[in-house]
Amino acid sequence: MIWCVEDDSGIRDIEIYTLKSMGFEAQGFSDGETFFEALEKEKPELVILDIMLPGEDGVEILKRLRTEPDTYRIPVIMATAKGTEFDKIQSLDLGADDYLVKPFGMMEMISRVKAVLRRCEPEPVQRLLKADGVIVNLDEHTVSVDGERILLTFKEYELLKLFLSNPGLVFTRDQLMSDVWGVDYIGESRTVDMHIRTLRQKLGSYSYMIETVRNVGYRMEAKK
Amino acid sequence: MIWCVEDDSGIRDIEIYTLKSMGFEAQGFSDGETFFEALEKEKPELVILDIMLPGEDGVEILKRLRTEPDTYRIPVIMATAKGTEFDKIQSLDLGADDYLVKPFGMMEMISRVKAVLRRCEPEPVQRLLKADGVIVNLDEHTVSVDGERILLTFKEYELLKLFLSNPGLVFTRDQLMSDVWGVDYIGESRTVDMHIRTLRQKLGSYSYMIETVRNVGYRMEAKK
DNA sequence: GATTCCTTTGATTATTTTTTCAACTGTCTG
DNA sequence: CAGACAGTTGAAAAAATAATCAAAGGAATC
Repeated sequence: MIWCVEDDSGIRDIEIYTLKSMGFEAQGFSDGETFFEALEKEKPELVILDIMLPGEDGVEILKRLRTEPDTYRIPVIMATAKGTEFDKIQSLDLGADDYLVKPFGMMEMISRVKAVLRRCEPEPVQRLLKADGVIVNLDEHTVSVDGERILLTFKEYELLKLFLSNPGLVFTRDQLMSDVWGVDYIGESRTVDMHIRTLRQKLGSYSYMIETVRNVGYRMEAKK
Repeated sequence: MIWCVEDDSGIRDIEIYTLKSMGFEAQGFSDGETFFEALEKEKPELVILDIMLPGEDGVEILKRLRTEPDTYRIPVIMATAKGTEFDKIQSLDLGADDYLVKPFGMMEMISRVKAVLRRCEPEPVQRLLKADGVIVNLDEHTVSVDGERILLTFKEYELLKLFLSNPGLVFTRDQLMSDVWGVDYIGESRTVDMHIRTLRQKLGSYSYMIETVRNVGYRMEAKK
């Protein structure tokens, strides 16, 4: 969610409109008071902050944001008609992430928003496998179905991981055996079937994802 | 270390001089070739990149930086006399972090450098690790549960710290061993179990936070 | 140097997962 | 439609893994 604090409703509307049309969620505020009020409930991903505002001005708001521990990491892009070097330096040194000089093009605004967000997002660390409503988090070793955590045993987890890593591919029982149990494992009777069954049960409404290929083995098919 | 790629030696020298006088380490390059050569040996904290360069131009260099896995996270500020919205958008969308239009003031440059670096530096190490009613104070080296101080042994404390620093992630016994005991420690895996047990006991009603992941290891559940 | 507390370890118990076996169901084929 | 084959189901045995306990070995402290 991106928040624009701007007293000129014309400009504000254009900003919101452009952000939304570029796929961002956006919301506008006309002054610091309503802005801080909303901040109690929710934190935006980024704030575009006009400097010239009635009441508390943008620089004041920025200072306040940077003082509070809850908000000091929120990225802020300042926007103003004052384009002197001093104005820019002041804002940037107070902790703004970027600075837009009015009149600025909407596409420049978008590019700067993207640039700041890009730099702010942490390196992706979580390795995930997804298909339909099923998500496997390899780092947490957890599995969720439609957002609900489900508990899998080790073998079930390994099977699911194998299937999700190779969507669409058929695996014979022997292949599943050697991949999940290890190449030199000796075991015959319906062990794989058994685990497929329990896995299907736990996947609930997504049990259809594990398809039986008669005479061959099993396969994971992601719909949607 | 900040690197400036700029063919005009006059401008380059001023940039370097200003950066150094502001306490940064700085180094200049007159073209892409020497720049990439130096990049083999060392990685800069930030690059100020002129667009108009002999040979490979700044945009090309930026593209190349963003393609290589070794360099794609290096912050880049573009600098150029071309100040049209298109130029800015192009650079920013290619992955630049900021854009300076020549002639730019040296203090603006410093402010933008600071702003970009500020945003790039990782979150300060949290000196207070919290989860549910458990609080670890790294400065005091104390742990409290529901406000009550509890006494942990060294290994217990290190374990808890590791878990709280990585909420949700699973750790195998081997990982716990190498992280808490040291990489080259050789010992039975029962040792870890034992410390997990004592730690759980001391966490009292929060013992559930340390989850056993059968066949894998342990994990601290990231609640709240 | 004695004492205390922390750490480690082996043995034992408890718990969960995995495997097995047999019966069952469905599908395909002649 | 019967028979054979392949997959599914259910329960119970077997195996694997983790938790617990008690006791020995170490490190730090006084």
